[in-house]
Parts: sequence; C-alpha cells; structure tokens
Amino acid sequence: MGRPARHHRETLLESARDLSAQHGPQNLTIARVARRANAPVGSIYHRYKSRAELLGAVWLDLVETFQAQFLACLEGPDPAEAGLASLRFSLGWIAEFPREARLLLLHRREDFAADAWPATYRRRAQRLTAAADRAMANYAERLLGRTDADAMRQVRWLLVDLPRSALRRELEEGGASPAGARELLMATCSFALRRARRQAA
Amino acid sequence: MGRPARHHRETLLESARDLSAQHGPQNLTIARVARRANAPVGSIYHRYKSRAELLGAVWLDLVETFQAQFLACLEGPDPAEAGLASLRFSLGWIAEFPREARLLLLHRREDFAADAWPATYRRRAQRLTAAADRAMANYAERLLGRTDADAMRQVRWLLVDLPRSALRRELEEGGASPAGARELLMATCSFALRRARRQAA
DNA sequence: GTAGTTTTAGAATATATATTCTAAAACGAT
DNA sequence: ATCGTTTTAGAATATATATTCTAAAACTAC
Repeated sequence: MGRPARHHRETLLESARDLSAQHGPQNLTIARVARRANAPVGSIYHRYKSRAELLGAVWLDLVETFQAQFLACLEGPDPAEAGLASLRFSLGWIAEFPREARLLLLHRREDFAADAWPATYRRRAQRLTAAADRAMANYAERLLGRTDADAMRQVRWLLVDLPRSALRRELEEGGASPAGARELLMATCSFALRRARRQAA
Repeated sequence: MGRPARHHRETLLESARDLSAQHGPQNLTIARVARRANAPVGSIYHRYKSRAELLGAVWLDLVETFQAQFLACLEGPDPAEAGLASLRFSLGWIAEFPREARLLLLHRREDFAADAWPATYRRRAQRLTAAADRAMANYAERLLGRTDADAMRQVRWLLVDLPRSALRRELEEGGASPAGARELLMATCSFALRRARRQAA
C-alpha cells in the first residue's frame, strides 16, 4: 500500500482556502501553503499538478456548493418571493462562512488562475455557468415572461449584482450590518423585483 | 538643458493605463509598458521610481478626477435628487471613458500596488478618502439627519455600492445597458433613496 | 570645442516563486 | 528480509520580472 500519507488533498485544500481568503488568491504561493500545512512542497505537487489546479479546486468546490443551494432558493412558487429567499440564504451563508464568503465576493474567477486550469476543471466551470444560465432563464420567464438579452440582464442584476453590492460592504466592514442597513437592502430588493414584474405585465 | 526627452511622464502613464485596463493592473509589467510606449525600461525608471509608483499614478489620477466631479453632484439642494444626479454622472462617465471605467470598477486599490506606494502617494490617497468621508457624512446628515455608523453605511451603499453593482455588469457585458435595465436601475435607486429618507423622518 | 546635464538604450543583476528532481522513509505483500 | 509502491522531504532548477548599472547620445552654456 505504500508509505502512509501525512498530508491529504483535503487538508492542503483547507490551507490554500484559508490563505487565499486572508491574502487574496493572487498572492497564494506554494511555499506559504506548505508552511501553513507543515508539509513539504513536494507533497503539495504530489496531490495537485500545479498551483492553478490547487486554486481551481478552491474556487470550484466553493462555487459548486454555494450555487446549488442558491439556485434551489429560486424554485419557490412566487418568483419575487423566491428572489428574496435567495437573498436571505446569501445573508445567512456569509454569516456562517465568512472566510469562504470573502473568496466568492471579493475575488473573480480569473484570480484563481482560471486561464491555466486543466480541462476537467474547465468542464466543471462550464457546467456551473450552464446551470446558472438555465436557472436564470427559467426565472426570467417566470418573473418577466421573456428571456431576451434585456430580461436576462435585469434578472442577473436583481438576483446577483444588487445583493452582492450590499454583501460586499458587509464583509469589508467586518461585523454584520446594522438593522437599518439590512432593512433598507431587503426593502430595496423587494421593490426592484416587484417593479420589474409590474413593468413586464 | 540636456538631451531632449522622447518619453514623457504623461505618455508612459497612458501606456500603463491602457495596459492596466486591458490585462488588469496586477498583470502590468514594466517590459510591456516599455514595448507599448516604444521606450526602453531605463526611461520608465527615469520617470517613475518603481512599478508601484507608476501604478499608483494611474490610480490616483483617475480617482482624483472622477471623485471630485462625483462628489460635486451631491451638493444639490434636494439630497435624493442629488443622489440620482451622481448616478447619472457615473453613467455618462463610463460611457465616455470606458477604459478608465474598467479600471475603477473592476479593480481595487490594492491591485495597484498600494502597499508599496511612496509617502507622497499615501498622502494623496488619504486626502481622497478624507474628502469622500466628509462628503458622505455631510450627505448623511442631509438625507437622514444623522451620521452614526448605520447612517454612513446606508449612504455609502446608496451612493456607491448600489450604482456600482449595475455599472459593473454594464462594463462586463460590453455595450450600454438596454432601456429596461437602465430604467430599472434608476427607479430602484430613486426608491431606495426616498425610502431611506422616509424611514429617518 | 569642452564641460555639464539630462535622457536614452538596453544589458546585467537580483529576487521571488513555480516546478522538477533525487533520495530516502514507511508501509504491505511475498 | 526483500521488493514494489506511495509518500515525504527538501534541494536544485527554471523562469519571469523588477530593478540597477554602464555607456553613450543629444542637447545648452561657455
């Protein structure tokens, strides 16, 4: 069976995730991961073919678990209410996993060396965007009754960008938002969703 | 007077700005700037002490000119209307200077090597944030009648983050937003500003 | 023309970091 | 115990890029 492993994929991934959250994925170095995990660099390359693959694993793992739950929120019967549910889910998620949230909200896919990913990772990423596109189109059809470019854009803004703008600041400032700020966010999203639907009708 | 200069601060800065907008400031290399400007690297170091100083000049120039105009929009008599005016200004600005807008919207100050800036640059940056803080506090007082942490947060979200969420997508998708998306943005911001004021009263 | 100055020009150097490589350790099976 | 295998361990290598350095060019003033 060979020499027993002291350093496993999962623990190395955790070190990489923590360090990426702390210093940003661009500044992740293999040497740092090694130091944090008390592992030699050789062991890291034994588990991951390259830095790009390690960073890709961080990103894909995170996005796959987050996105699945996020999109599930959109399935509710009333689209406007479902949109708010997805926002509530996000708020809860970043409270529960602040480190992971930093990674998703404060950095972009390219910061995780996406242009050097192996083919399998590219396929995983494509599946993610395909699933998101499907869900967005489905949601657009239900909220606005159409799925043209304009509709997709509105939906993406309503569900992704608008909430993200508030969550970002929540993270950068540290603690959870005060009551007033959160109320304002919810009310605004609620208004925007209902107005979009009203205009469509 | 010495040998006449073929490469001036300003033209080198332009090259750096264009390349940063195209490939991201993190990926700006001195060699690339040299090639783009048809200048030897020595001439670049003759004008700028370091890569950090060059990137800092890109960022500071941009933010100083943008922020001054942006904050001026907030001076109007009716705070809610002034907030919308600042949004209109931003929309016009990114239509007029799409390359520069990429830099401001898609990247953060740290991406411009802010941690290695010389003291003079740090001071310029401090002046910028001080001016922004003053303007935000002043605006918060006018819109909400208070300037505590909660109020500041709401104002920052209303004036900065919320608009930015839409402008970001506008840039990433290329062309200007379709009519529906822009209407939705304006209506939402208008609602949010007025609701914040209403709640405060 | 000579001296002084600024700028060009790009080669040489330094440094950081990803990646590879060699040797040995630690196990199971025979 | 020996062999085959997996993993550790970290030194050696490769590469990219910022920065420095030396020489010369191109001007002005005298």
